[in-house]
Amino acid sequence: MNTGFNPHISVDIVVFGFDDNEGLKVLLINRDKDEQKHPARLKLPGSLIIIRERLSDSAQRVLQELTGIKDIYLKQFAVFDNPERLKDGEDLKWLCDSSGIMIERVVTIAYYSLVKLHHYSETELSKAFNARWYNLDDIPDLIFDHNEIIAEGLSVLRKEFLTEPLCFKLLPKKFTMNQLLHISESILGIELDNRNFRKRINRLEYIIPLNEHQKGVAHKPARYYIFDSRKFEFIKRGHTGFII
Amino acid sequence: MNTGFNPHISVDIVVFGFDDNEGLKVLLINRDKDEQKHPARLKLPGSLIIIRERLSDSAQRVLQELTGIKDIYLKQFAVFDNPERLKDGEDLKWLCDSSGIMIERVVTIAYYSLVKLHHYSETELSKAFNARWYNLDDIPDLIFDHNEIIAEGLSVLRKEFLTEPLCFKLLPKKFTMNQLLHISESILGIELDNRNFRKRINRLEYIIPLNEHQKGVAHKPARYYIFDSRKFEFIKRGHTGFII
DNA sequence: CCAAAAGTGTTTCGTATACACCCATGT
DNA sequence: ACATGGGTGTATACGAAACACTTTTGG
Repeated sequence: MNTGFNPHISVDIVVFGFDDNEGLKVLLINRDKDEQKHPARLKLPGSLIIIRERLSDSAQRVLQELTGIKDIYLKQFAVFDNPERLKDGEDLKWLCDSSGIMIERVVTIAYYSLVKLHHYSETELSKAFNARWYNLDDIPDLIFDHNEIIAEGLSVLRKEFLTEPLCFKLLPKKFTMNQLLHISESILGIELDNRNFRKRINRLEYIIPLNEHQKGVAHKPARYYIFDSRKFEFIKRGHTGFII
Repeated sequence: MNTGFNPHISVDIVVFGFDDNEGLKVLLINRDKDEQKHPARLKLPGSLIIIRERLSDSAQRVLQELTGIKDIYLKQFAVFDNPERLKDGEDLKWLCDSSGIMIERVVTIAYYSLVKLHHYSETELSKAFNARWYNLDDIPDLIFDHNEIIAEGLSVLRKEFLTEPLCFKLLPKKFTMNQLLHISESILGIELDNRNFRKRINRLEYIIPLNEHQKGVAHKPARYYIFDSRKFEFIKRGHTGFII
């Protein structure tokens, strides 16, 4: 039976979102769409690729199908190829059933993706797609090697965060200095000095202060900033090391 | 016909070597082992993987078979998945013939590898395996997308070189300060200040000066240094940015 | 007036950069 | 003696780190 799937290659996507209060989150979906099985089997969004489909197209397709998210930043960061990685008997059976093909060994190409969390409300995702955001330090046991994929994705994100302007993909267009600070702390997993951080950011010509402030907050309203990607691209040539 | 190959997945390896006088080199092999066809069709070492073989094992196997090189540093750095990447009619035919299977679309997992060039003499490689070292800026047209793979590999090497102690895999165990300088210049593609470079390196506790010098050279004999990987591993925790 | 988060300046230290000449050896 | 690459020191400037209080708003 030809289902159009390539039986050897899949993509899995670690979708990161950032919540001001709770830090980094990852989007997980329930393997069993309709049922309230216990324990729930959670997994990363992912799928076998379609024959002759580009991997990045496959990843976009999967995200659209499983979460409604479309047209977002994707970065291929690792390949998981352990021949025993689909060892889990029941989960493997589920995969064969749901894909309609006999699976022997699947090499998966892993992507991470960065989305503006506030664009994707919990209830919407949950209702339509059985998907939910999980705090990074609160991730349950997932099927196959998906916990390992998240760990590696986070590790790569931490590295690339130092040299690429990634945080602006997680923040609203207009963001405050403290949001930028918190996201940096949250990704790097360390505390940063408020004053020194602001000084460093203020030196960056591609992070532009607006004459616009928060409204209706019960404290001094924070100034908004925007990221100028053109200026960034122009300036970063001949640059190594920290970007943020 | 079952040849044991997975018809959808291959590995290709960009083997980098460093020559004191000529800089970075890449190992290419002649597609047609026995013939003296013109024009010669050159390619990266690579192969379809064997069913249930780990990718890194596959890469090691390929290097052993095609170049005699074994047990070396390998880093997976990208995936090439364009469905049209095997477009070249004649090369595709050759691939089908040589692998003994019908090939439709192959996703290749690309590795780079760093070897001590002086361990693999030109004549040995050339005689036994039809393989040769090519200067980076003197690479001919290769089959499929192999030029693109090299370009991407070099780009990733440049980035990772800044944060990982990679150059010691290209240098002899005992190396001189100028060798380290030249390799850095050669990988980064820029000139570095001799005095400032030495000062920086001398601050690194894991690069250890020996009381041993060059012999029989027609100039002031250079001191030898070694890299202490234990010290490096111990020290680098909690460190970002430049390593070399 | 209180709570809550935003925002601000100075000093110290280490590292990056720029730059030009003497040294040790083989032939 | 000369050719060849090896090796050295100082001054300046910039960014990293440490550190505590005032400001603005809503309730």
